[in-house]
Amino acid sequence: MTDDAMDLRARNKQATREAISHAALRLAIEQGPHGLALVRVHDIAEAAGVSSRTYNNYFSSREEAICGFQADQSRRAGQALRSRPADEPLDQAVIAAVIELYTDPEPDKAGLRMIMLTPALEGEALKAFSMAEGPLAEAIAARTGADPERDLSPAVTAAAVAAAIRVAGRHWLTPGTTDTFATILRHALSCVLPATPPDDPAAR
Amino acid sequence: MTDDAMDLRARNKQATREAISHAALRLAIEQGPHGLALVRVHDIAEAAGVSSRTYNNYFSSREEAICGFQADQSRRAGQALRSRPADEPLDQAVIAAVIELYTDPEPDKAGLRMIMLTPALEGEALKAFSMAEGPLAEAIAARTGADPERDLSPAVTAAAVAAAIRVAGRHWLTPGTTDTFATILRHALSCVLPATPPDDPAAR
DNA sequence: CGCACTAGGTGCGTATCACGCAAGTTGTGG
DNA sequence: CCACAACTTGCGTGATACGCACCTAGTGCG
Repeated sequence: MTDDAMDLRARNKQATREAISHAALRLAIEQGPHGLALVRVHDIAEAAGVSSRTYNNYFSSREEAICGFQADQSRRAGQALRSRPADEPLDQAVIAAVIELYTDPEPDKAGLRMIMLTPALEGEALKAFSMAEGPLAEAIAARTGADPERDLSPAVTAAAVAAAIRVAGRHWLTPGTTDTFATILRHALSCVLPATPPDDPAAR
Repeated sequence: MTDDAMDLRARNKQATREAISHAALRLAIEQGPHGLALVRVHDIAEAAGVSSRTYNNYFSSREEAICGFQADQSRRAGQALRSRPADEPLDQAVIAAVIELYTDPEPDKAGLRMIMLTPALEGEALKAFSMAEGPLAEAIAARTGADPERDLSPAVTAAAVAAAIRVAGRHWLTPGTTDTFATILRHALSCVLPATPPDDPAAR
């Protein structure tokens, strides 16, 4: 579904992007959060099997490359919500969609830890998670029938959901946490989602 | 309150920081979102009356300098909430605090527009707004009596509030918007705060 | 089946940039 | 008035991002 329906070119492009991003994250993990500066662009490109110049065609900074995977995943949030049954209440649909998206393969803790807990990556990490907001907002609006141009609630809810996912991730990485990521996600999301009142008077 | 209680050094330091940040934002606005690359570090330093090297002692990138003001303001969010009367319901207190913080001086639209709508600044802008999360979460926890280590809700709520502010800002900048920023903020925040209808029996 | 077209990859050159280092300058405390 | 600590600054350096021009591979058409 993701790599079908694309011509060879687009497929290769996506593959290269993932190769670079994957290599960047792997090298970053190897060096640890402190030696991030030691990960040279040249190394990333080499590990990914492309030239340094090509690397720069895909990402305009080390940080962006390292967080590329998260960004790609966030972009799928809208689609995940749309694939939920239409008669499901918004909050349940969002929770189910998010949990499916973020636990289908349980996230790589080392990678997440690197992305979320490295100060130098903070900006890009936030950017990566916030990439879910646009698509999510559209999907939410489509579901509630609200007009995104006039009603703030879809955008705000989407942003809140993205924020909740982020906080949940941070909590999941906290040493001593035993709960499943899914459990934590459910908790976090329930803090920001209107607790299923049959119909939401979002109009005004 | 903010510049008293600091010794001369700290005061000068803050002043320098603001001078640099202010100069950076001003120059960025002058060049517009497209010519951001034309704003050289040297220019910023010169406009702020410091050396390029000193500039780098305060900010490690042009982007960070430009968003410095927003970041500083975000840091005050926790304090703003704490200064609300203790018997005020959480949602009202948060709304009042945020509105006061973000409308005491009505934000400079040009500056906000530069910060929020320039792609190259996206990461730093998110970082700037997210700086409210930590202090806000603590203030919320202090108010609800929740233990931030065990309960996600303070952190999630804080993050959601920050996100709502961000979305509200974006909406306020949308051409054709006539509402006050305060009004928009109120709307956005009410989407993510547990609505406190006239009386709410339990705090959970 | 081969060709023109276009998107993507690569090498090179360059303008910046971030930061370590060490010396000079200005507050602070005794 | 002095010794200490914090802050500023100029210099030198390794690394980076990106424009430009050329080359390669995938695509669509006759």
